[in-house]
Amino acid sequence: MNTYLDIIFDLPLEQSYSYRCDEKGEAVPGKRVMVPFGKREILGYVVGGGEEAPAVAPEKIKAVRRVVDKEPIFDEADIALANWMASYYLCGPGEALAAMIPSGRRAQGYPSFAGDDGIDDAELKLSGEQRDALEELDSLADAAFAGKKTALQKPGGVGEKPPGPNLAYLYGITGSGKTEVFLRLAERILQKGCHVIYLVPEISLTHQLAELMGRRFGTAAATLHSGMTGSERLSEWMRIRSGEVRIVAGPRSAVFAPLRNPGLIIIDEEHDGSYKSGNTPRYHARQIAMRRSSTEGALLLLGSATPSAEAWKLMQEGTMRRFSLSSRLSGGKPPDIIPVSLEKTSGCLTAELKEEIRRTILMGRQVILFLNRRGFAYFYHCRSCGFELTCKRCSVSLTYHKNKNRAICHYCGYETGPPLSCPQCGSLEAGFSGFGTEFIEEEVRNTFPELKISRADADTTGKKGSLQEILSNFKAGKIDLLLGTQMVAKGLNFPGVRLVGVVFADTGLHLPDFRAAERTFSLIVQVAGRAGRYFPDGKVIVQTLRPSDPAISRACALDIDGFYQTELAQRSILGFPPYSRLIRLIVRSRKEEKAERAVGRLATLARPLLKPGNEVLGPAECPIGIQNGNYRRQILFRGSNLGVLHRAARTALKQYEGEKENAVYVETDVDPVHLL
DNA sequence: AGCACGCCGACT
DNA sequence: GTCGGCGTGCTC
Repeated sequence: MNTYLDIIFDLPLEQSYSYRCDEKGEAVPGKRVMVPFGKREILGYVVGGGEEAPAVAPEKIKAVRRVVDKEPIFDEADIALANWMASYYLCGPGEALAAMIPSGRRAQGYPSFAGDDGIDDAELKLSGEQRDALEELDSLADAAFAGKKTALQKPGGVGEKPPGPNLAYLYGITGSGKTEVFLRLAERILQKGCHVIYLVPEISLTHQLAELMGRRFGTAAATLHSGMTGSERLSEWMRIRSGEVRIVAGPRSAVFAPLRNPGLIIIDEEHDGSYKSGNTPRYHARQIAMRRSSTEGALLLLGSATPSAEAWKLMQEGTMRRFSLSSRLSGGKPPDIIPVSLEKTSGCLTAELKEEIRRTILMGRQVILFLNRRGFAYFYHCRSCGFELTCKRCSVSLTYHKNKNRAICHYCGYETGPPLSCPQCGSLEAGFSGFGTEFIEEEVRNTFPELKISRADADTTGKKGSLQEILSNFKAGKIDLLLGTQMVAKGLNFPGVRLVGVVFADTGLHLPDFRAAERTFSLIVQVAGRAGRYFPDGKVIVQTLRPSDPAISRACALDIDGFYQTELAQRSILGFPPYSRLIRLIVRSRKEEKAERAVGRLATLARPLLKPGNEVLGPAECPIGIQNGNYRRQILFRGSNLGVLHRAARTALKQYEGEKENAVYVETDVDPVHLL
């Protein structure tokens, strides 16, 4: 049909390219094609076509080599979403499209839990709270559908639309039955003839959810995850597009599921960082879901026991309706969570923790010791008064750089020499310190030589299957004490466990990241919630240098409201999200001077583009200053209006491009989640 | 992002 | 004298 085709590529290019198609009708928008591009042949996406000759020299136009797809795999709505993503995340439209559709990006083998943990099976009857939430959510969904006709013709620009009545939050502790409410609501939405997307953070959880949904919804349910091969994904994708599938479960990429008529998008464990993509385009599934739900007239339902600060603020403002599940279905109460000060302990095990470990082993039960992060960051700490060195402007810990012997702020670039004595109390017992995983393992083994101890972290579970092996050995009681990172938190349903120890709760607090407190808080609450769910007589010991830090003390007291109140106040004062928006530009180069010059140039170009109220922070060294031989520098655009920041970043990047600095790469991260 | 074309150091 | 380094420019 079309003589000429517009084709885009999974490359950082803004334009589309024109091609001829000789087999008529074969290549149509929505299909993938192989085309010659420069000296090679690459995959392209047909996004348009027509009879009119494009405005390029005719002799340049080449012919499509091969049409890959029998049927189109994306439609106009997908292209529109890709274009929106390209402008929101400052990437090429082809890169955005590639992230949305199957086999665009390489499948990455994730470790997965064998498991039956995490998601409960159906509870037969709902609690009063569950029933109330369900009924009200149901009518909210109806209200959201009303937007369907009007929303579809709105072209929609970049930036934030005021969130409509289509946002809701199911806020409830672990074990309070969120999953059941999600599934019941999904069922009702399906009965209304609409479709459902159900996002979970981990692939392992996808499998369990898939099984559960298969039982309830049969073949109307599908999963999409990156563990699947290209062709598996494609065939599920086509089943969804055809309308055969009406409910889809998966991790962040499933937010792009090509359901015809979404009426409900669920994001479980909404606070989880894995909803933010780590590579270009660095999209956030929550942001995409907001876009899709308002554009396509669906209800967006988030859920967690520890909402993100962004979500909490929206709830506080009333923009997002909150439904609380406050009681546990099992009736059990949360375990005792005991903060213990590490202040007077020379190693990493307090007397209290050692005592509880002994007691637990004597009872014939098991222990999990939890390290919330692999590796460590050096931070300045006074053993006498607890003083810590932070940046006065940014309030993040200064990171010590051994080679320069300087303490540096990775947000604004401020640096200072390390104080010889504590600036607060003058004590000489102050300096930089940090724990490593290996160090802790060694101390545990030395203290308890008679125990069978295993470690599960990214290092020891590199090969697939080894984590499963460790976990099943633990479950079988062949291991007394399991030492692990984040990954063991997700699989905490070991009936034999009595004690969970958070070895050093502060680790996260010292990361140079304004979300450090939020993550630390969330981690402790999640660990405690899970522990209490499976071991009613359980104990959680939280070791910390700062028992009075709000993130720690409020988490241990399960004072959720109190925490968010202080945290949001803090964010507001310092002007960080959710009270501002951020765009981060990361500049990397083999040559330090080049990286340095380039960020400097970008900052200079950008500053005059911003009026007061919006600003450029930095340049500063990235928290990971050198990564495989590349020197990394960053600047942050900060302001209340993302549109303004977008424009500034775009023009600065364009102007900079014109100056043609060489061997310098700039990465863009809109709404950064990890500032590492 | 590739891949080629284009100018400056240690090898048969 | 060449092989090869990667700096930079283009791809319908």
